[in-house]
Amino acid sequence: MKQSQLFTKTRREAPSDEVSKNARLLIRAGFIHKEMAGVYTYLPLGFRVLKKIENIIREEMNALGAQEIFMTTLQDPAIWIASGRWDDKMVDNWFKTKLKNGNELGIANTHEEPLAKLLTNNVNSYKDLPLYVYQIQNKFRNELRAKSGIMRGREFLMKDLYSFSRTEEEHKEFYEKVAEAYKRIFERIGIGDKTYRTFASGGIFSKFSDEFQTLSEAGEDTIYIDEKKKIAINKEVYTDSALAELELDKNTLIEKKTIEVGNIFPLGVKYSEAEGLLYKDANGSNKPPIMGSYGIGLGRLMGAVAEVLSDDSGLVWPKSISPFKLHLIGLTDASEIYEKLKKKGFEVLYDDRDTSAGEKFADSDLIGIPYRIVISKRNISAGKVELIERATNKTEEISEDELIKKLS
RNA sequence: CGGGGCGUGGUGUAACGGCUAACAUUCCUGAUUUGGGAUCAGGCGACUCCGGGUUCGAAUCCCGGCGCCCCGACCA
Repeated sequence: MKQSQLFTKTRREAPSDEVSKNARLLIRAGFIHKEMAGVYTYLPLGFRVLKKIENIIREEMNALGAQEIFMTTLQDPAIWIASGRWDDKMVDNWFKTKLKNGNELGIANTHEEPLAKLLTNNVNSYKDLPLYVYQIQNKFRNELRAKSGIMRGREFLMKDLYSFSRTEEEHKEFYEKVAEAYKRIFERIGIGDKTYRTFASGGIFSKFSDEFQTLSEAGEDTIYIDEKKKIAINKEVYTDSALAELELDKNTLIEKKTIEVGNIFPLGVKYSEAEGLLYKDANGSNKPPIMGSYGIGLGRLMGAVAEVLSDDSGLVWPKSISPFKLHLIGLTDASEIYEKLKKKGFEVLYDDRDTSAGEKFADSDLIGIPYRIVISKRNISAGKVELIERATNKTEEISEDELIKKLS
């Protein structure tokens, strides 16, 4: 795409009403726009990143054999009353609204209940299980305090996967497969080396749940890492007995601040029972499936990447989720090579604007596309193009053919 | 929800209770320039968050809202 046609512009200065690095950079670079506290619009560049994250997650979910659906935002209170979670004393971050006739409605903050209820239409036999269903959909949570830019909002896009299994073993096996898939997701998104599977509080269904925590000073969590085992334990469950159970040695653990980028946990049969989701086992008796729940906040993940991988001059996107693969900087007319690269299938942002070189470089640093190609009279006459890697600043002058070969 | 801070052109800032609310940037015109946010000239753009009050006079002081940020609490 031609940058002259991109309707967003970069800003020289960060807005005064944002402190967090992710929001300051993403707003300056024109990726997001704040509508109100904890509520952000994704602009063309930001939306492209979000979609790439979404697709990576979707691929990994599909590889697990999960099926994608898209559930509603408006929810029937009856379904929630059945599980006891309609009451504001039980779930205090509900957004609720009313129909014209005065009847109350819920605005989705999660989907365990509606999905369990939905599946009563589809699951009858043990032969229908195990079943894995996920969606990528907006969640609304009436947080007392939104904070940290796009990392803790009141409206946010979330991937939520739910598993329905027949036995504890079957559940556990899938649970571990999801943990592996999550590892792959964070690796593909470029923060794998900074992300730890972390034991956290398990609630009523099991002793522990598992969080995926990414190292960052901007994080809200504190974890204790065992570097050798590549696992960690959250401060909220950091007790001597928990350490003993997990076979972690207090003396080798390192304390770090982290961002929770994913969470998986067992639900037991609480919601299947509450919603009357039952299947006939081989003996013909009714049983509730054992459920598990697996979430990733996409906006938070994007914010975490912005926090963790940016530098002083701007964002630094990993190749896998960058809004474009190449940033073509035309210090002279570069439309010929732009067309050529496009034809080869590259995603190119072509800075064709009539502005100074300095401004183009500064904007390019800020936007953070992994590869920059500079086209100027100087290198055109030498038959070369200049290729610069955003993350390392490594620069080389190569021919067009070499460039295409290198990047393919 | 408790505590703290802050609300001034699109953005970032300034202005003693007193002149037509200033500067920078963005944007528009034109000239000049083209390898790190260039230069010059001209121009557009503000009910100073809202509502009351004090005062001859309020962006400035007082009261009440609302909004935003931070700390804490909360976060199956």
